[in-house]
Amino acid sequence: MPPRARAQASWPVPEDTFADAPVPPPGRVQRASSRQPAILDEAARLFSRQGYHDTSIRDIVRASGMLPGSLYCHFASKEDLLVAVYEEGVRRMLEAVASALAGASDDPWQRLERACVGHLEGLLQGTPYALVVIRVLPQDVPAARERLVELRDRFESVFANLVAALPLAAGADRRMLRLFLLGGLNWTQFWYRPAAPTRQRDTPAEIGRKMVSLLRGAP
Amino acid sequence: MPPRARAQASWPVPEDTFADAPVPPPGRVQRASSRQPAILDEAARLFSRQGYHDTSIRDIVRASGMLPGSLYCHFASKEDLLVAVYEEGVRRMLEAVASALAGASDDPWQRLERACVGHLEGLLQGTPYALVVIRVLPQDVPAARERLVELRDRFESVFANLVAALPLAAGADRRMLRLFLLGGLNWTQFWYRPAAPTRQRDTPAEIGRKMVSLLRGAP
Amino acid sequence: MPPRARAQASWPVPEDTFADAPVPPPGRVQRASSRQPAILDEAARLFSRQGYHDTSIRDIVRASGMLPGSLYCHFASKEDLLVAVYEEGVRRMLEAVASALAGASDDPWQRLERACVGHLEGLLQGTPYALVVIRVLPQDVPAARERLVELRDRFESVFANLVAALPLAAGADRRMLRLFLLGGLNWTQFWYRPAAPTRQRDTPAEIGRKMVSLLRGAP
Amino acid sequence: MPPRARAQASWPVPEDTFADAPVPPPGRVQRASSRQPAILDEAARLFSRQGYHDTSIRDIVRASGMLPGSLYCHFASKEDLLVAVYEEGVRRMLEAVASALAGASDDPWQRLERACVGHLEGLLQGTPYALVVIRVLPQDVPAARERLVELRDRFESVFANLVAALPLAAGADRRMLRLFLLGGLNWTQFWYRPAAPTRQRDTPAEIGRKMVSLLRGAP
DNA sequence: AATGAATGAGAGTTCATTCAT
DNA sequence: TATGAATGAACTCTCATTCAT
Repeated sequence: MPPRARAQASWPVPEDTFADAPVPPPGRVQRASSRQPAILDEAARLFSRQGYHDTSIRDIVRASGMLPGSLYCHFASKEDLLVAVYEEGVRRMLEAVASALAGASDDPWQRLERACVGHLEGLLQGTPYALVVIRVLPQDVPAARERLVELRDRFESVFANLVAALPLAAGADRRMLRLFLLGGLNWTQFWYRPAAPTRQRDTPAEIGRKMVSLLRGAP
Repeated sequence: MPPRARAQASWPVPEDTFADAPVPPPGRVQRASSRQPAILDEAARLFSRQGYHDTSIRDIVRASGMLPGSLYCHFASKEDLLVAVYEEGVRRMLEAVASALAGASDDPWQRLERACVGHLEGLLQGTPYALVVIRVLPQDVPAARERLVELRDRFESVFANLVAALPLAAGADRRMLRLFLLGGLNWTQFWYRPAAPTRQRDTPAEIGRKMVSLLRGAP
Repeated sequence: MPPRARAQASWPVPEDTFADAPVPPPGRVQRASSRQPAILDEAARLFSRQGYHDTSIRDIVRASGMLPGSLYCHFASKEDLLVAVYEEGVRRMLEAVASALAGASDDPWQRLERACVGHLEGLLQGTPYALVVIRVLPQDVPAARERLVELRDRFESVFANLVAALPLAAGADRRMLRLFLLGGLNWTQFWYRPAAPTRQRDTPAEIGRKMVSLLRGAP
Repeated sequence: MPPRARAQASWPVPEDTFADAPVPPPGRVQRASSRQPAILDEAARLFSRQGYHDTSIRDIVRASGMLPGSLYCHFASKEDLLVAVYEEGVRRMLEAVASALAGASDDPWQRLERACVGHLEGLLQGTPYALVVIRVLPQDVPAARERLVELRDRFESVFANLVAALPLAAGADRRMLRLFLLGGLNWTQFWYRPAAPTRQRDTPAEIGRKMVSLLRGAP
């Protein structure tokens, strides 16, 4: 991050949005003949559908035609596997938001809206990885809790930056706004159902726009 | 609920708030010598702390000095036990909101705020029962999912009524507002930490007021 | 143990032999219909033959027609099962020595010889319980090591008392004599093979007599 | 061993001590770049500390930075590895006794004492190889039992010769004396703890001297 | 209402070993 | 000589549940 003059800005300039959450490298090196990615994919799929506890190692490897023990060539434990899925999930979520922000204007509200739309689209329509991050709560897996919390925080810091940039009245509780917004966004997984494709209401994009608009208080 | 004239009201009058969610009777009859309440209490305590899957029947009965098999004199299955805790949890949540609304003015925003404050106080400071309803997701227990969803809906309908009463612009998406609000409220369990008692910020009451105020858009 | 005058005795009187190792009560209460004793017997049999690590829970319960999980109604873990076998083994060893000493003269060397004979007979010809105590070394099962060592010590203290009673020259290293003797006795398990019954040589009794006689140095 | 005149000797002359146990060649040829010795060392270290069953192939190769499969370039199986350690252990034990006997007088009791001291010093203070031979029992590894027994016997035959040379009364049970002595010596591993260096009691040398002196019955 | 024993299925994990590269 | 992936079997243990007493 090159040091630049931004004295005049009353809020952090857009480029700082990901200051605390750099998109991590693409993760584990993938050796050509490894079935590791397949395992990871299947784990993400099942964790997002059935949760962590209702998914067994045997379930996960079945899709690859492997045996339970073989999983341990790639992951030291079921918890480590979850962490790996989480890592990939956060990576994709950050990517989704980043690409939603690409080419956005400098208007903070519009940037926030784009980020929310990007996030929701990734969450509700994208790969299961992102869903795992929202659905499997750190407290559900005590042994991995700290690592999961850290990963979640890395994602949330993006929104902290976006909210910090909003032109709010002095004394506004930006932290509460952020927590409220993220709660609303993340809770969608529990009620969102893909609607008929022609319907314009309640697409992830529409949900994101409406939530930001509710916070903005604009007519 | 007797039908009454309310023609002039542009939104449902307060008395209808609980139209779809009558406060249920105090639940199962308590026999003097029964250890059933103790079991229920312990289950609520553990489910709210460790979640459903990490709590075993053994854990639950241990507090009563019973043996695992004995639980089945009171509940047909672990799922039924969860449902019973859920029922009691919803009952208490409804009660908390009802008593928060008692003596409230007719102002819909103020009523909504009071309900949110009551809900959050019950959730974050009250008995573990309410926490179970928010923390244990219906999808975590497929076999009981429908019953749990129904119980949750019964509670949410209160907020549906309160939101329906808000004087919003025509065309406002009241459903989205409700889902957003409930998401924000329920998500608090994941980040709320009891603060130092003297601190005014971030008490459940303060959180509730701020969230409603953010939605209201009023300064 | 009533306080008695024994001022004149130059060594502890026989009654003190078990001072530090009272025969423990018969152990766990046996409920009529329980298969627990059968499990314990089978565990002792297999541990003494195959050792601890080469004996699986499945092996043990198979003899009772039970399933592996059922064992855990009676013992919390495989290690606890071993400790229970150990306890019974030590109990029987103490009993064997005690009954060998019953009616013995007051001559310390004769008493020691009788104890050795009793011990060896119990070890080499008796139930497998005693053999487990000698064969399964505490260090083989780190998680149970301390408890096993304590049980062994309880048994060895009997010999400490018997050795303490020997009329040895001043300055004799009684501790070394005891450790040497116990080493010799316990090592028999590794070379002893039941001989033809008519043969007088190398019965456990003969082995015990010879070892004590070697130590005594008398012709 | 060339036949030589020893008609006058009433017991085998010292030169025959190793008659049945020639010091074997230094074992496997060491190729310069081979990691085989490192594997063997680590195996000896771990087997002597944790026993055979609690030591995994993974544990052993870890020290060399290798992977489990690589071990099989050097040893056909875990049991073969144990046998190799045993072989080296016996070789070192024989060497220790041989060098203890070098320059000894012809007095059979003194020779026995020297051998015991040499054996105990090798066992309790030396490399882990010797300890493995004593600690890992042949019966612990059924598949390798016969080979292990044979190696042990090779070592014990040295003591058989030394005992055969003792000037004992006619009819003395030399076999029992030998078994007793070896039991006492080998059992030390279970109770010996390195003492403070200044203390003269209970050094391996002192233990060896005392045990032999106990058997000798001399004042 | 409660017990204690047992079930039966399945959990996560370990481990010696194999083998194509 | 060494690797990395995979095997296959076995491991100890957990758990919700049943049932005769």
